Amino acid sequence: MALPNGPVTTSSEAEAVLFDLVDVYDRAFEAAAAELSLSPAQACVLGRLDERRGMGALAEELGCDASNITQIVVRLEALGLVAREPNPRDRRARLVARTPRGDEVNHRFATAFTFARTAVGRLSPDEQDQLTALLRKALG
Amino acid sequence: MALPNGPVTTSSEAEAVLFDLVDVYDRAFEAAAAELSLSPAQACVLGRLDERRGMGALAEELGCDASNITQIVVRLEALGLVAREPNPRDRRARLVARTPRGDEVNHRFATAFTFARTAVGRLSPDEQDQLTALLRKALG
DNA sequence: CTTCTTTACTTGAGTGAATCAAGGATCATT
DNA sequence: AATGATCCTTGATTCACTCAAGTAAAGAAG
Repeated sequence: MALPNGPVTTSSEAEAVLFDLVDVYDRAFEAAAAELSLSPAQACVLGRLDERRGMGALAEELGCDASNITQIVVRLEALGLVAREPNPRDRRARLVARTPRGDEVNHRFATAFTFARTAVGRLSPDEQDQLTALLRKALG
Repeated sequence: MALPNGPVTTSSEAEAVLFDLVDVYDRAFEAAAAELSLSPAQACVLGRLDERRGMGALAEELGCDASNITQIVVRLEALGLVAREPNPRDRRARLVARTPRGDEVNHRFATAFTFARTAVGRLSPDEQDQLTALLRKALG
């Protein structure tokens, strides 16, 4: 389990609840990944492969070094969840795609990670809209 | 930067905003720690030492193995931000406390980590209360 | 007071994430 | 044909994290 990102001493209830939310969310994500013997990073990458794409695109979207993606994809490939194919348009590049097993594991992960779904489900449709509006405003 | 914990394909706007929030929060925490040359885990532990306490208490609160805490504290100690003292009541145990420099760095970290404060600050007091209530309900 | 168990922490080994520096291959331009 | 940029991989290093094992001391039981 990764250590929680906080709290710094919180000066308001809202901040404290925000921290709680982030903490619970992160732990739920990690737990769901662990159920499938995946690291959070592996689950993250696997979840972004609904369409075949290049390593560089992944790195840019995830905001990390390309070599980091290489490592994670290598491990996913070793697990048989992902395959790298040459890019016919550019022989430097490689396209990553989920294998059928990768699709299945990703689907099971989406089922296991119930936190966001469950949390939102505790709210009425009206409340969901309110929450969305408030968080959008808070995010600036 | 740690990879974001999501998204799994989101089925509602509220879920998507929730993910955004968590992602931005985590990145802001990491960035604030990096400003002070700390890892997120180091900033986390440092922030929990407002009062002197034992290694085991930290491990339990943070939900990780005691040996993990040992390592992090060793590094914080090497940075001069934390000190371990023998526990006079129990010679097996050691008490960890921030040094004056640790206090200062922790304070600077709290200043640098503006995300939660800023986000909440974008809302009126009424809205803050609404958000708190909605998140509490969502957290179950 | 000895033995046994439990508690508190450390050490060592191993995995994985992340970053940086450097390099090979290919593309794109001139 | 040469130059430079781009895409990715490799290697080295640091840190987080976990597990297994070990030391030392506390606590309980005989």
